[in-house]
Amino acid sequence: MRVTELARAGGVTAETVRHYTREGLLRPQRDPRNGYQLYDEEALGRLRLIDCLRSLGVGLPDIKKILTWADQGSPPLSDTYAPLVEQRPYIRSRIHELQAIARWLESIDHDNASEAPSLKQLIESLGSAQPAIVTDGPCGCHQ
Amino acid sequence: MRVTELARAGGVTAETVRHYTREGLLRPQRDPRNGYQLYDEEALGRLRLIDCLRSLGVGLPDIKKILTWADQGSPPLSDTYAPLVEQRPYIRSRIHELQAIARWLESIDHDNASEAPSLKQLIESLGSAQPAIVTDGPCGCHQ
DNA sequence: GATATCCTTGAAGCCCACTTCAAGGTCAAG
DNA sequence: CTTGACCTTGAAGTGGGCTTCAAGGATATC
Repeated sequence: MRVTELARAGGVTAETVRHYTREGLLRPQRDPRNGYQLYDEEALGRLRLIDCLRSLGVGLPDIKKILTWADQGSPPLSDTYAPLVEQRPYIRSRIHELQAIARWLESIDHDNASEAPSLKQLIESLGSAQPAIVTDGPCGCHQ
Repeated sequence: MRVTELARAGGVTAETVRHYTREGLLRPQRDPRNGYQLYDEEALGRLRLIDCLRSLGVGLPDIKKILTWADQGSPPLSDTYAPLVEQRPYIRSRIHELQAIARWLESIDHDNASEAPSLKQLIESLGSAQPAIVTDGPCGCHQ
């Protein structure tokens, strides 16, 4: 695949793919005839991983470290992946919250709109849900 | 709750809560004795919704519109919530991706590290998963 | 062979979500 | 009655993740 194809498959812009490539997060092969960058399916997996980790507030430099370890086949020791492991308590609750949002969103155009649950109810459920265990301070995401 | 309490409960910094308040996304009551901002449990729900939508790439101005409609009790018409509805196809796949990451993360410190699945396998699964239906271009998230 | 659409690069620019600053007020504990 | 930890405000600053620019090459279609 070339940049634009990968970008479409991954749901980002071609410029974003180029940016990640410049920063060394993606390492495409080259078409020897014209110097174009060629991405395989693994690159799509990397791109999706980058997008997910970004959404959890992990910065590009940390993501780069993680991908580099993946390339080197480093053993998955939990302290090796510190920036990821720190996010762990939040991921499960983020998943639950997104599920609540997804359910709500689906209800508002499948159903007859007037009997769908209100946004207020969604907000209420997000406020009273089992929170991630927060003891000391902000989570460090969205630095 | 005051700013710091809400911030802790919501997993963000107090400054972030103040920022959302200044921008009108949160509308706390006031302690008449000292002018301190007082947040109720609904504010926590709003804060979590803001954080989730931000993670989906929705900008603060769009989030503000959505919250304003929620306050006015507007009916949940799908075109009213355009910036949210646009994200809908991506939310389900984002959830699946986060679940894959969560499973992988949990395996690397519950199990004996050496027999845990490698990051390469996680990346592979992210690359070959059923993609969100992408027909025309980038998703518009992370503007 | 022109036109349009893709691709390359490094450097420069931009956006916007926060953060920090500055100058103060509140309040509980010691 | 001072220390320290909280709170207020608007304005100004920062950081990082893209975007755009500029100048040019490749490829396919008319």
